[in-house]
Amino acid sequence: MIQDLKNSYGSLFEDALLEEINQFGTYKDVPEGYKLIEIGQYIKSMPLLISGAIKIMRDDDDGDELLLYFLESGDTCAMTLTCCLGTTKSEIRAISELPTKLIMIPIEKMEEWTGKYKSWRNFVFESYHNRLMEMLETIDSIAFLKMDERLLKYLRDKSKITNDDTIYSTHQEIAYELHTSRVVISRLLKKLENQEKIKLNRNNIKIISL
Amino acid sequence: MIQDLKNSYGSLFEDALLEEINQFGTYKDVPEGYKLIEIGQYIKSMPLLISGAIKIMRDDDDGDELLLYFLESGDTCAMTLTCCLGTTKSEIRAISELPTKLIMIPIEKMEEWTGKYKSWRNFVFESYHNRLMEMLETIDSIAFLKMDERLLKYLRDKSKITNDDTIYSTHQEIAYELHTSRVVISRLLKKLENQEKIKLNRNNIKIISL
DNA sequence: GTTGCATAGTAACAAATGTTACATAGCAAA
DNA sequence: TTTGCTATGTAACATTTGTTACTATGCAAC
Repeated sequence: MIQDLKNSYGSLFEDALLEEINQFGTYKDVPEGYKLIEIGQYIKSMPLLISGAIKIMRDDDDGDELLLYFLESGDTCAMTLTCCLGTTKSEIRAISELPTKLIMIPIEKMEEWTGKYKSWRNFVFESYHNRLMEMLETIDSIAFLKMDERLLKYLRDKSKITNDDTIYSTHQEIAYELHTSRVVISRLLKKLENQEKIKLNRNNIKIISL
Repeated sequence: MIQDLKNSYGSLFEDALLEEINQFGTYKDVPEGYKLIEIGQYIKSMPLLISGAIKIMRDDDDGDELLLYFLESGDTCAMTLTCCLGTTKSEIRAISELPTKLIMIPIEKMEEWTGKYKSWRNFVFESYHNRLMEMLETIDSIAFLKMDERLLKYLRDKSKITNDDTIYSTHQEIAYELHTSRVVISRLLKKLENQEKIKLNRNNIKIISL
């Protein structure tokens, strides 16, 4: 564990802090598609991503859902940070998008380190910053882009996150993440295929050039 | 100044910090409609709201715009906090919605106090938290609500912020904030008037019951 | 192979939103 | 009062997105 930790966070944190993380954190290794946090669930610890990727989804009461953003190595969940104050119930759902390694930090430590380590404080601030910027980007997409542009952006982002030019998703899954219907996605994907930007297969989409 | 400061932040900050804020902050009193921050502008100080309200807008390159949220007394601008790291260019536009009093804090101090005062640290964390939650609410609105529901929510929020059941905006202004067209807003407002929920006048909208 | 199920394709239509164009109304300055 | 400008009302139409319903296809279990 200490080696993984050093690789991902060694340049960010001082040795004493790395030591504490190693001591108090819990190493976790989850497969793809593992549900890490559910909406309304209470949060007891915050995740530090070592490798893999996590998909953060927003759901509302009527079963509507929407992809907010992805977390990658070196990220942490700002929504979790946020839960250390006030309400501790999660507003989001977190699902691993890839096999993922992470370290869970008890929230008391998060509080303690904030006073103790400047590098930790900066890390937390920077995480908030990054998450706010991702939220802004999400807002830009849903407010300013048409569905075909959002789909294109989705395919690009997904390919980048998984580091694979084939995207293993069904049209229905994409529809859920973009909060639209399967028929709409099929329609737009077919248009992209006709433009020879992608190649459609059962259960996957091969990107030719986006 | 010190009295205003105590009224708004006295319960939040210890005396020593209040003292420093008083010493290093610059008191600012702006009229309604004053542009505090423009997109792309560099940020040199962060605002602490004493009274009034500030509208935070997102713009994109094509002249599209969208209301993100309002700041009120006791709030600060997380987007500004965020600018103390990395890029210091503003991603948003801030305009006073009411006559507004605020204290501008030089960003070096913000950094310094973060290490020095636990109450300041908590304030900053809580601000980030609140802003993330507002962004989530904005995303919910644009992703899950139809335009008529968004308009209703807009009227309610605006009335609450200004503490006035008459909203002094033109249809065009509302259209900009909701990122749609004037005709669409006129249409929906007229529908609300027919339902006797509002009364339309030139340059203002009187809320009857929402 | 045949069956069954999940996935994808597509047409036809419905609803929501956006656009254009023009008419009307309110208000203030000349 | 007339003029001019801004704001609002409204029709007609275009586009985008969503829905329903049905077909076709791929794949695996039998």
